[in-house]
Amino acid sequence: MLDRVPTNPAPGPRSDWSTIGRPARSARERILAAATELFCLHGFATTGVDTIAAQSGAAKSTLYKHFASKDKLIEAVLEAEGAAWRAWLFTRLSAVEGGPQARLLGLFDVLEDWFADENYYGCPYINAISEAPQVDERTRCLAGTHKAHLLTWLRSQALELGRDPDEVARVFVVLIDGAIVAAQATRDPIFAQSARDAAEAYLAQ
Amino acid sequence: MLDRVPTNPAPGPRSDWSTIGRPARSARERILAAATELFCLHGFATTGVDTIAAQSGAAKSTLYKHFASKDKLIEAVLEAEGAAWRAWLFTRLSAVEGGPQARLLGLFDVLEDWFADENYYGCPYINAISEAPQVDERTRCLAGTHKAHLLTWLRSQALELGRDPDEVARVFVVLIDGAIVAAQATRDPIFAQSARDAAEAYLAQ
DNA sequence: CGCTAGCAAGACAGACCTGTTTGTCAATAT
DNA sequence: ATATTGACAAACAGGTCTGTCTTGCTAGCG
Repeated sequence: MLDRVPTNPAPGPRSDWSTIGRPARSARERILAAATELFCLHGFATTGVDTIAAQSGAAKSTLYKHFASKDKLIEAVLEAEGAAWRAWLFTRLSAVEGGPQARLLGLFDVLEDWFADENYYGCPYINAISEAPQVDERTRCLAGTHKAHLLTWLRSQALELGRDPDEVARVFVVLIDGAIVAAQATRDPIFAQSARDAAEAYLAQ
Repeated sequence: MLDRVPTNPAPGPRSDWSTIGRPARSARERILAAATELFCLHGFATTGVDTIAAQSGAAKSTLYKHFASKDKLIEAVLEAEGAAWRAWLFTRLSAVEGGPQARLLGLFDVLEDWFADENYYGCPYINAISEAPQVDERTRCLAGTHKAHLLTWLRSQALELGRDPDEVARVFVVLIDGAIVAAQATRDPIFAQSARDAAEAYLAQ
C-alpha cells in the first residue's frame, strides 16, 4: 500500500505524448521527466525528492535551484503533463474524419489507446486531488484550468451540433472521467467503449 | 498540496451512513472512526498513526494492539467504509418506487444527495488507488470486491430489463465513477444529474 | 597554466514517520 | 483481597522526509 518507491522503477515505453521515457537534455528537463514518471506512477506524497534527483542523474541542489520546493515541482509536473496530454489529444482528435458528432465519439477511441498503455496511470490531476480530497485548493485550481480547455472544446462541438453546450459538456466530462477511473481501477481499456456507447445514445437522443 | 494533517480537522456532520461523527464506544471503534475521517479527508499517506491515535483519544499502543500495521488499519477502514456505504446505498435504492429502470435512474438521485454533503470526499477506493496508481495490488483487490457488489446489483437490474447485464453494468460503472470524480473535483453535485441524463438516454436506446 | 562557473556528491539539521517497549493506573473477576 | 485485563502515557529505535550547505571535480576560456 504505502510501499517506498523502488530505486529503479518501470522504465518501459510510454505513449508518445508523455515526457516520460524521452531523452531529455538540460538538467531541468531531466528532473521534470523523472519527477513526472515517479509522481505519476507511484504517487505524489510517497515519492521523495532524493529519488527524483537520483533517477534524473541530477544533484538535489540542482533540483532545488530549478524548483523552489517539492510543491512547486509538483505544480510544474502537473502543468507540463497536462499540456502534453492536451496537445496529444487534440492532435489525435483533429485527425478524426467527419463532423462534430464523429469527433465527440472518436474521443473515446483515442482514450482507449491511452488506456491500453501498459504504464497507464490515470489522470494526474484526478490522482493529485484524490490524494488530499478535502483541502488542496491549489491543485483543484490547476485541475480546473486543465479541464477548462477540454470543456471549451466539448462546448464548441456541442454548439456545432446545435445542442446546449454546458449540458453536453457536463455529460461528456462525466463519461471521460468515469472511463479514466474505471480503466485505471481495473486495467481494462474496454470502459472507453462503454463510455462511447453511452455518448452515442445521449447524442442520438 | 502535501500539507500536514491539521490537529483538529473538520468535525462537521456527515451523511448518515458514514461512521464519521458517530459516537463510538470501544477503543477499536473510536480508532476506526478517527482513521476513517482522517484518511478519507486528508489522504492515506499523509495521515500518520500518531494523529489517528490522538484524535481517537486512544494510545498508539492500543491502536497497534487492534491493528497489526498501518496498512491493516487502512484495509479495515476501506472495508468498513465500503460496507457502510453499500448498506446506505442499497437501503436508499430499495425505497425507490417503480421497476428496474426507475431504480437504475434513481441511483443518481441518491448519489446527488451524497455529493451534496459538505464533507464529501469521493470514493475511498478510488482515492486509495489514485495514491499509488501503478502498484498497490492489495487495494485494487479490495476495490474489486467492493465494486463487485455494485456490479451484481446493476446486472440484476439489467436482466430484469431484458438487456445485456455486463454491457449495462459497465456503462453504469463509468457513469457512477465519472459522477463521483467530477463532483469531487468541482464540488458540484450537478454531475449526478448529468450522469442520470446519459443513463436515461442509454436505457431508452 | 591559472581561473572561474557550474554541477555532482554528500553531509547535515530538524522534523516526522512507523512500530516497539516500559510503566502506571483503573476496573473487573475470582 | 488478589489476580487479570485493558488502556493510557511516554519514551525510544531506526528510518525517511524536505530543504540547506559545503566540498570537490571538471569543463571551458583567456
